Amino acid sequence: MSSPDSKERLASLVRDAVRKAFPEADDVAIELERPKNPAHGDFATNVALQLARRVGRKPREAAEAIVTALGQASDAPRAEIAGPGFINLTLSPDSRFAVVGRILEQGNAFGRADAGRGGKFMVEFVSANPTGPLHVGHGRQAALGDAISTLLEWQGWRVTREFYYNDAGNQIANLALSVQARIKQARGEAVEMPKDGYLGDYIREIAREYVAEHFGDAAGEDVDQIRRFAVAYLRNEQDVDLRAFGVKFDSYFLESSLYTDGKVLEAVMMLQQGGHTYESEGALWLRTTEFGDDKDRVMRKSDGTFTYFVPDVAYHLDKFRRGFAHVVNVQGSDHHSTVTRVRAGLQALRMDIPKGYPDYVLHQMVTVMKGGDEVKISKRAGSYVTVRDLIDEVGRDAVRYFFTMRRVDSQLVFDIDLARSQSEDNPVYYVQYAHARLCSVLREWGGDVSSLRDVDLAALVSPYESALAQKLAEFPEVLARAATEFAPHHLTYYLHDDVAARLHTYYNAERFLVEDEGLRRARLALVAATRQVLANGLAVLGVGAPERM
RNA sequence: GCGCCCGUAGCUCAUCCGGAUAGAGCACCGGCCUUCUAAGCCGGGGGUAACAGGUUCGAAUCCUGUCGGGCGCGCCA
Repeated sequence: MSSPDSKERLASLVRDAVRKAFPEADDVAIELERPKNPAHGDFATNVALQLARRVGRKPREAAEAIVTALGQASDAPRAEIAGPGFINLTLSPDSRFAVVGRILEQGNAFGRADAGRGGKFMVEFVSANPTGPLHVGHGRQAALGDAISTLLEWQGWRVTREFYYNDAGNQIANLALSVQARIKQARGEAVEMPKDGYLGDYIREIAREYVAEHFGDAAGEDVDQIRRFAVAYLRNEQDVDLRAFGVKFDSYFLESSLYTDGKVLEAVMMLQQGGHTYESEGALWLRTTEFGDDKDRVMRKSDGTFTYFVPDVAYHLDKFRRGFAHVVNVQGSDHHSTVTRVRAGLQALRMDIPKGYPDYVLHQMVTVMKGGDEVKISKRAGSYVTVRDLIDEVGRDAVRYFFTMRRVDSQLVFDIDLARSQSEDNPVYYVQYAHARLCSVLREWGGDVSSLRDVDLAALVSPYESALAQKLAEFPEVLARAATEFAPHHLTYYLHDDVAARLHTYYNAERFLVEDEGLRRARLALVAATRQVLANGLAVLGVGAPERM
């Protein structure tokens, strides 16, 4: 009799057994984990340990009862009790390889799930102000935000990728004044750059372009017009970079629209009606301390203008009203102080917006290394390294992979030499090369991959094969986890550490194109399935899966 | 001073909603091999999970404190 061929089927068998053995505890969660040690079977559950105290039995006795009940199912897996009371479950070989057929059947849909049931999910990321080229932090945000978006899509969410930018405010005024100063300097006037002005070379470029187009203002007197020109120029440049990075946004949201549409004033009125505001020292304050902030925040300055946090609240209220009950914002951790502030503001609106709304992914800083030294300067941007610099140096695939390779909350060292190297030290190269080589095997064979779907896999007996097949079976779980935790690094690790590394070992140990027809077709089916999983994983990350290298 | 994140092998990092002997790559040591693409293979040494307490049947994982690193603490965004 064959054992269950999916984790879900197995979980429901275990649940039934627990109910039979302990009817009083039928609500217990069944967790199946993949044991690290292969001697512990294909799956293990600690349900007996969880249950023991509740049912007043020793863990091993509880496990005993569950295993007995489990044995009555017709397709029960082999179950053994181990350690303090773990139940180890071992599948039969045919069910272990069943995943190969499923992968070939589902093709580039393998790994998709429907947890989101078509619900709306917004991922806001990059959101750079148009005051200069995108820097490496924006690069990390772009790679993370896009990968998280795709992961959520693969979980069945309808995702909107949104870019929010500040097109008004002091920084933009400062940008306009910086460009104006460069225009005048180019005319030979002795003008100083504004205090805190932007000093990168790109300001000179914009000044040159402005004068070239000149708009009847070759002298650079019309600051308003300069501002509009500079913003449009830099917005376009950021778009060009994002396109080169393969990232597409569904919507761009302008901060200025919150003012022109009256949404800022509306939010202020709602906050005042909510009863958590007060006036002091000529300013209007929000009592954010009532919602977990460490001090109250000014909403309206004594000069009558609003602080940035008011439009932020108005913006998130707008997201909520647009029907996005699920929102995640990807930002650098240097913005972490806005998290409590925005959430506090949303609570103070008294709109029944959930307390933890919105979610945030805050990533730590990036340092760039080349030739053993830290790179800090880009000529064009002046004080920082740009996304464009990285793409030019190592290519878009490596940039994307490297930025999603680490946990978001650890600082990331971007090693340019490593990213460029064609060696197994380089994880992107390693994974892409594995994919190319599998393509090459299939090319060499020359047959039709779809004919491999129904191949009898009983011929696969080597431990390399079952290890690889088991890893392939984990792909949907890895994707689900990466999506719910907003943590693409689980996927990158899986691709190079689990799949590519095991494949590598297999490749060196066995030949795929053997004489024996049955064995050859079985191995080719496993090869084709592995290629498919690598391709699907890379697609989620937005990284290419080359057929030749 | 206060807040957030981090501290795991010589190096780069996984594991973190508590689970079995803390894993992988690089580097190091010892054997073997010459290819379906040019990623060689197998084995070995290497750990007080920063430190000290606490909770628990069980702690790298949760809590408290100390030390060290990053970031943030404006009527800037």
